[in-house]
Amino acid sequence: MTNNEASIKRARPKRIGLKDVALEAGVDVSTVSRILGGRASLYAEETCRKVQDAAAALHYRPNATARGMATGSTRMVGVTIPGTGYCGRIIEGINKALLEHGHLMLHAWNPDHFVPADDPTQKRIIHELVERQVDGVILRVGSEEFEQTYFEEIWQRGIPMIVVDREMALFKTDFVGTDDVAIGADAARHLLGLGHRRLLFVGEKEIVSTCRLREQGFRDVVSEAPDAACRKVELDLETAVVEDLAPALEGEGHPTGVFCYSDRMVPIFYETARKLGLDIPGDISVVGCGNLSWGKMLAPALSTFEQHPEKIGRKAAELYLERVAEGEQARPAPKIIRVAAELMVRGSTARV
Amino acid sequence: MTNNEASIKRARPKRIGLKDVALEAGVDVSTVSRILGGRASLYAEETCRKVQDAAAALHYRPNATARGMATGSTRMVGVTIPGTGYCGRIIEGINKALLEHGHLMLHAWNPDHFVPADDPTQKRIIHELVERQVDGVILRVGSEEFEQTYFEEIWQRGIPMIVVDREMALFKTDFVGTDDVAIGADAARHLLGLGHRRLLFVGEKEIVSTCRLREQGFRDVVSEAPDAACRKVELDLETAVVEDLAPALEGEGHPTGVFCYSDRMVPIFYETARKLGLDIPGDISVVGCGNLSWGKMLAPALSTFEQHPEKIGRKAAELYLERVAEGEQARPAPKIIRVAAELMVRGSTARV
DNA sequence: CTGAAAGCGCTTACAG
DNA sequence: CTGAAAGCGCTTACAG
Repeated sequence: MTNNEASIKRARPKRIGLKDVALEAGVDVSTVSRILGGRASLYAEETCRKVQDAAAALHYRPNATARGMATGSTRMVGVTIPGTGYCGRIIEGINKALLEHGHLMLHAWNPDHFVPADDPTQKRIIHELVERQVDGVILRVGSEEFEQTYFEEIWQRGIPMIVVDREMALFKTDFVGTDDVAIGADAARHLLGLGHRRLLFVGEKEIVSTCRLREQGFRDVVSEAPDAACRKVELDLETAVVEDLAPALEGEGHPTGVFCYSDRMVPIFYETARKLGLDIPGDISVVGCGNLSWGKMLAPALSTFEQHPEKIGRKAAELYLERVAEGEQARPAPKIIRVAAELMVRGSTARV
Repeated sequence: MTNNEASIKRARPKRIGLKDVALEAGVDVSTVSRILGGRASLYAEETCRKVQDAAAALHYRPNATARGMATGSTRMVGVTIPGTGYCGRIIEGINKALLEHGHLMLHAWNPDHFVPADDPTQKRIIHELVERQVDGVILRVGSEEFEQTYFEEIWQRGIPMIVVDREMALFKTDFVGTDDVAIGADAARHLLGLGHRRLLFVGEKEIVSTCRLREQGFRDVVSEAPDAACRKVELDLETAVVEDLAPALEGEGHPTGVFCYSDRMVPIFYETARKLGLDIPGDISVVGCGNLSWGKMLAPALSTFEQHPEKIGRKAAELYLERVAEGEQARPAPKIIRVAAELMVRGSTARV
């Protein structure tokens, strides 16, 4: 089974091309191209057989680069999304959906956080993607705060752009994400339903749409409960320490129901609660968002929202494929797709 | 700042090519190609200026697809590695190193676990990568148990292959990973140093090199301590339940020092210990490997090895670049690079 | 049912 | 110091 011959001859052999197959089969390259390219029905059965046999015998693989030049489509999508954790699962979804349609991801990380508008690395990434003639780009912005002008090059050239997870203010693009307002609303309903009336929203200093919209949904619902009130604290995750959060949790009349807009705020929350001697969920309930892998290993396990990131990735890929299929015509109005999230109730939330 | 014009005219404009720049500058395309391609020193200063001005005015971006056809190098590496967690950090390292050299990842997931030798999806992925003329492939195998024959296509064509993280038995390729034997040995030394003599190695049923080599390093060191003994249990992570591990931890003379070859075995270990009423680290110490993100949030925080996956990815990318630079000559002997891991001592290990 | 030819957008000997 | 031409490996009107 182990191929020892192969491990000896190592010089790279000349690649087999359409020409070689044509020669072997005794036909023209255009004939081979059409038969192997799905137009076999045009040809005599025997010609098809000869060509297929020759291609198989020579282990022919088409050169997608050359095909891309000829057809104008590389069947590659540029993906600028950080690859770990939650985003990694989005990418997994993209990858699977694309593969079923013969497309591949040209994957260039971009940071999870704020990047200056003219960051040279980001510009480089965009240049690289454009130069490689990607059919479209699926991207995620680090922050809403500063406009991501380095994406302008893509937009100007009319290359389809699908934004995922966080909204982008600069261009009116297609978007696939989670239903953030609904998440905020559901978090509020869950806490109110458990009897909590003194609520706290834990947001992030960095301005991202997910935080803004979840707060909006949360407040909308809280404001409908006449006896409930919502406070708010914003953390800078890069630097956050217990002292940043403690004032919001201390003293008489401290909040008993907390919504951390992202699971990423939860570890510092647990730590602060412990330091203050607050029992979760005895003294204070907390619900997060994202269903990150470690949430169920916390003590108590975290109540949080599963956002189905693979599904988000899959939808983004499908939208990209749709845009590519539309071709060069004037682009239609942007589509906004929001995938519903689900609250996973675990041990961190309880009756007041 | 917001470009409203751009959001109105959406039809895709014709791409600007070398020809357009040449026309604009009043020179031949070959002149433009050479000046923009780094051979500017050949030309008169004024010609260079004219060409550069024209390129800038037209926002010219070279077509990497066409360049790839002409030069035989696409400056793309195929990456078949799952993208989440630990592997995601490898990919991050690859990505950063490549970007500095103008290469990009064509990223196709492959599963973390065992895949049958002739899995059609895997074969498809390899075909796609080969067709797109990648300059090389960085890959990780799911399991050592069955030979990954779907990689044969790459090997046969002499495309550089860099294997990361887990060794591959089928081909003698370049490899970049962690120093697994040293990790096993260090884990044993740590536990022995804390006075533990009844040791347990927790491995995985699936046959991967990391597990095999860590066990080897662990046993080598344990066997040198005359009064120490090592037992072993193997779990199938897909199905593992408390009952699978409990027998190894129960009863008089149960092990007091445990090495879980991967952090992935740790949650089931904590759960089992809790069910059996064993205090960590009071009754039993445990050390993991991988420094996965949630380890420090466990109670107690997990002692584990940081493997520096970004560094592994970076080294793999550098090795790939080296192989590409060597060109089509007969390939030299494979290189094996092992990045040292570091034990992070936290709360899960203590004196016996 | 099949072939000859042009073209995709570059690079690179070769010539001058 | 610069240009004209061939070639990379395909696809696709066009012709027969």
